[in-house]
Amino acid sequence: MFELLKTENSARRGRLTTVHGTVETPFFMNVATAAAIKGGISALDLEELKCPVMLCNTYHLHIRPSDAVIREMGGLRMFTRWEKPLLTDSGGFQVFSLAKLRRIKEEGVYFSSHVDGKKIFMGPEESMQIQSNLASTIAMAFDECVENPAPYEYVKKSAEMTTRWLVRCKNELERLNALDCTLNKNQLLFGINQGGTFKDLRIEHMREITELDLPGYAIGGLAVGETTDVMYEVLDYIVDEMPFEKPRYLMGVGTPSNLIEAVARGIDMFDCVMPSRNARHGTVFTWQGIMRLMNERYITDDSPLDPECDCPVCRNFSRAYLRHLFKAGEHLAARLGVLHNLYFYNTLMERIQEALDNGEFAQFRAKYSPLLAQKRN
RNA sequence: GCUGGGAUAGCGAAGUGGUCAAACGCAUUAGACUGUAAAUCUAACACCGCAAGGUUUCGUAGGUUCGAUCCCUACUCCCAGCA
Repeated sequence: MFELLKTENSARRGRLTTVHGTVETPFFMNVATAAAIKGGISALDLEELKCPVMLCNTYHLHIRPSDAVIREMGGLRMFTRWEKPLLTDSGGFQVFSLAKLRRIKEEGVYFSSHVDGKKIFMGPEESMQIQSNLASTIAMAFDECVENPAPYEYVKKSAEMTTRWLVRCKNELERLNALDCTLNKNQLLFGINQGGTFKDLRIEHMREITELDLPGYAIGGLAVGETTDVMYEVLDYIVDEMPFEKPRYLMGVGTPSNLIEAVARGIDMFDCVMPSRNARHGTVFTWQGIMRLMNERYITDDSPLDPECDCPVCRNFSRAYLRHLFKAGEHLAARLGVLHNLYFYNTLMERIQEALDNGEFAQFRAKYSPLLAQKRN
């Protein structure tokens, strides 16, 4: 159940209640693709990082260790010891990212496993069955994520197929949720809007999928090649087409500045690989902008990554030490970097919520949206 | 002392008469990363120059040659084996 608490222009402050707990919106989901946040972070760490929702991937877990195994272990939340809400992505993004290893047909997608090359088929029904076995709180629809830019005709056909796939997802999940043996009978299905950067296709597709009256809707196919300005343009017109009283999820986005801008346009949920991936590669986010830790300038810098941050890393370690760990290739570097970045993202969302609570989001946005996009000095 | 082998950019290591400022690794410096095939990828890295381009290099000093990192001589240093 989604409850809107307050709005400020298009921005919304809300609360999402699920069988696995209540989450304050807007929020950011921490990405644990293969049931672990890369960089050596466990569900236990996520607690300290103030993570509201963990996200895992259908495709990866189906391949290894298999959804059958995870089901036998009591579902993903039991398996990982993550007690709060969990969202599973459908494998739709892999239709995009594994471009060289798949073939798309009406019935679904034929992949060559990136692990051992084995042929696997995944369609809407399979994705739902797997996600049902994973027993996540929220299951995402199986869609085709198309790269930008793409030809109009292709995007149109793709979006139409994604609609047909969504109907099949809905039917299959209803069937599964009605079974006695289902681990989470309340599993929610979110639909995903596509249509590339074409306004008419986006809007038409959104209208079609909202007719299915799902518990939530996502915007997919953004931040996949188009410029940030184009992404914001799409948000500007598509959010108006989304049900007002349901959660709105912008998939795969983004930078701290992107999050603020998307919240301003009415988005409630996010996920992105950026904080964890960039951290592993030595780039951290701070309240003064982004920081490339491996830069020579930090070699004897005794201050914390971010003097404004009270994460476990900033409370204890110096930039000089972290830089050394990165240069030395120590695994600890990745772990500490990811801890900080996720804490930063989760704190950013908390501060956005606070600003909305206090009716000060406009000021917050004006100050931090440009600042967080800069390189710190 | 003798006999072999070797000295190439910060380090390691290719090249063995012209297409060599010199492959490749590492280190270094900078950049990228947006529903994770990513602890990954890209670029620069003798000197001068924004660049085009120019200048000086392959232990040292000579020599052969139109031309040498590559062939010859001497020297210096290193390594292995033998005394």
